[in-house]
Amino acid sequence: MLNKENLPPAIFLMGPTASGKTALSVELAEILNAEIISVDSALVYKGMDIGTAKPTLEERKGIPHHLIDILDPSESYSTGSFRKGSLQLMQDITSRGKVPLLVGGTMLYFNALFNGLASLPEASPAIRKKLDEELAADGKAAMHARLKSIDPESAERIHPNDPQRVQRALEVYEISGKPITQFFREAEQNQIPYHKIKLIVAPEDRKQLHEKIAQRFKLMVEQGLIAEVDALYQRGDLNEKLPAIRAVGYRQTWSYLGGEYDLDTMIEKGIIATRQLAKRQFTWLRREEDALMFASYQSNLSVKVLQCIQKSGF
RNA sequence: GGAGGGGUUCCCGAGUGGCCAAAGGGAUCAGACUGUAAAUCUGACGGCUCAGCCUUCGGAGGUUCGAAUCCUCCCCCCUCCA
Repeated sequence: MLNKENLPPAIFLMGPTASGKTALSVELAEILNAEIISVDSALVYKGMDIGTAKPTLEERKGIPHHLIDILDPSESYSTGSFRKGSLQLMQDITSRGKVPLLVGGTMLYFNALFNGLASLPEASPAIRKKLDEELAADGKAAMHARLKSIDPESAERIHPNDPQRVQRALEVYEISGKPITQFFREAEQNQIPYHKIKLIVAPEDRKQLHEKIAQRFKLMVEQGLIAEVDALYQRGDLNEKLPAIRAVGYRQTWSYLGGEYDLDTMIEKGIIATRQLAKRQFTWLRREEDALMFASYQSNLSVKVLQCIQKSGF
């Protein structure tokens, strides 16, 4: 068993959208000699800057940022590739004598790092397409019934109205011939070889967050969100089913560009979707027990955080 | 001034005598979450000392065993005529 003190440190900064993670992370990185690894399923896409609140080069202040702008919006990312990529980067950063600082709001990705991932087969576009067609033809109930026949445990766990998960479970079975439940059973609890320092930044008052979200979304529109999405829209090879285009703000703007609703409705829906995202992030965050918590938007936040990091044995 | 239409639980919106604390949608809140996760779902949603009770359907009265639903008067909003 490894002694915790012998492990290199890694800092994890988590928080809901619009909680001030970005600014804080850069301040911390400067002082701690860290490099930042983005833990964000939307920041990976090129050409999606305004709507994702991607830190500009100026905001990054020379701190290396990883896992940003690594994919075209037509491509799909995954929890698995995030885990693989970030672990590799952490190792590289550590070997350079620096500290990996993982920052973001995609809580499933953090979870994959903290608790490991079963060795599931990766997505198969062809099988997904086939399953989509079957879903359209046979309906949700039939798909769920099928799952029940091959993997009763998954069927028990996954709600019939949740096509995405039903589909994934079926996909895993079709690729491997093994029920997804079995993969979970065989999975090992693999701890990453780092002394983990978990930090959470979140506003103490939800109303405050909601105001911040509304403000920020309107600002994004002023800064050219629509033109940014229109550039993607005009490409012609993208569609609203792609993960990139389903991202908060992009989906709504896409619908607006398609004439589904007017500008005011788009802004309202965008703000609502952002609030709902933040809410889901809170649900994950509340499960995080060994994290240091900090209230957003306070002055000298980075100083306070640094003090706590030091005290926790950094 | 005259003729119609309408005011329903946070919002939109059904409901026209009992099966109505009131369809449905939205918002909100809580939860789930293993290769799509900024995704995809689930639940709660007037209040309470909660298998029951109390308060709600613009306001005040009335009819009735019983009203959000019927009658009377009043207030407000919209459309049209003058």
